[in-house]
Amino acid sequence: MALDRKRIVDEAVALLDAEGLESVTLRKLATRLGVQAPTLYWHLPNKAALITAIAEEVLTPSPAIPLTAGERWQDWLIALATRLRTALLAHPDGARVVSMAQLSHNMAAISELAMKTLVEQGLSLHRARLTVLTVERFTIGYALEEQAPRPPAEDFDLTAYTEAYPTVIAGITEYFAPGRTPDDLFHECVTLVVEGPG
Amino acid sequence: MALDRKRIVDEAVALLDAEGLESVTLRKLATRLGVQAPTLYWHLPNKAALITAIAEEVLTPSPAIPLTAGERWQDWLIALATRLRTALLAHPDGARVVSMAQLSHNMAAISELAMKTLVEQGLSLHRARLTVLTVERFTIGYALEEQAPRPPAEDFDLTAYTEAYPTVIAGITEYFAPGRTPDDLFHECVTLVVEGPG
DNA sequence: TAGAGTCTCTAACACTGTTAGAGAGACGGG
DNA sequence: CCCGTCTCTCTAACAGTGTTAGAGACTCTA
Repeated sequence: MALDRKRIVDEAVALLDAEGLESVTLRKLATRLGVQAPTLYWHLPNKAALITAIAEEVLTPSPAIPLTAGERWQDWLIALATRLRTALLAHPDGARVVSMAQLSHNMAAISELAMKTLVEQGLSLHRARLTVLTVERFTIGYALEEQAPRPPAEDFDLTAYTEAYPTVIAGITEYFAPGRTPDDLFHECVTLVVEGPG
Repeated sequence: MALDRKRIVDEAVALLDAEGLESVTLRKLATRLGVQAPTLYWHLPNKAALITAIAEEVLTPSPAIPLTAGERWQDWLIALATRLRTALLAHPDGARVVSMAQLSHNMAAISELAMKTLVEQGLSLHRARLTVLTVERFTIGYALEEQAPRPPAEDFDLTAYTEAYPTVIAGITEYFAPGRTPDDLFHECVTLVVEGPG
């Protein structure tokens, strides 16, 4: 099969999914493509471009669904942020990849759609920018921390932690005790951002 | 001078400030300390521990100032987030360092103080957790993007960008036109998170 | 048939984090 | 005093990284 940019990026995403970002190396990627590492430089200027291309791929399945008639822009924006988070969490280190990308067009397209939609719904340009910027950066920061490597469970001293940060621990246990999920937590947080405290 | 953990971390921060995160390498750090690279392994288990230690250093100047009598918790929380952002921006790649840190005690201490303060001000544990989590992740995501490497200005086609994402560009120019600063933008965004839309 | 692309190769460079293991130097006990 | 142990630093090396130079095939065109 011919080696072109699309096939390289697809295989890079597959490698990311299989082994995580730190295993996305030019040599491993080349091996998967049945090729030698320097060959990739004919198709890509450098590794940063590859990362950006992967980021675009990560963001594409998050479809830019427009506002439907009668829908509140708040609900629409929350759904958009939820789809964005889902896309980021769909790949290992997905949030880190997107945050490393330099100038993602898909991300810009999301911003454009969101701001345009909010302005059409009557928000001032100023307010639309604040809202979209806040929601986007919050969502990426949120997913980034969700995907952060958890400390090895054995050297995590829960009792010491509970003693030092009792309110934090109490808050976590209180939240998840009734069977709530991480998805619920994100939904509540992003609602807080978009709607404000009720 | 004796080589101990504190001196290593201090020098690592100095190296970070001077040359950025990608130059914080064990060999460069060792050279600055007048020592060979493997020596560092007597004081640190691995590089991730060094990064975490740097993150703690980055976060220490962000002092945990308690709520003063009569102060609204909203204003106090906004000020806390502002100090956090300032601490992150005070070093190159500061936000990335903190987001890479595994289990930062200083960050946990900030969370504890914030949640405790909000609960003392009458918020439910549930609401305090949502609010603190949202503000923290937003602030880190925000600073992370602020410190992201800007694309080289020459291959950034503004006219094409304006055509593709007109509302985004309009929003940016509208915002900064009256002499507003990035600090103003953050303040407005974090206010939106904490206070909600007015 | 000659030449100009297009694409892939080998070989190498300058790095990286990390480990094994040797060796100085101080310290305390017999 | 000497000897072993502990503390700290060293050299040497490994396996891997992104990246470049430059040599070859192969295909298409004039």
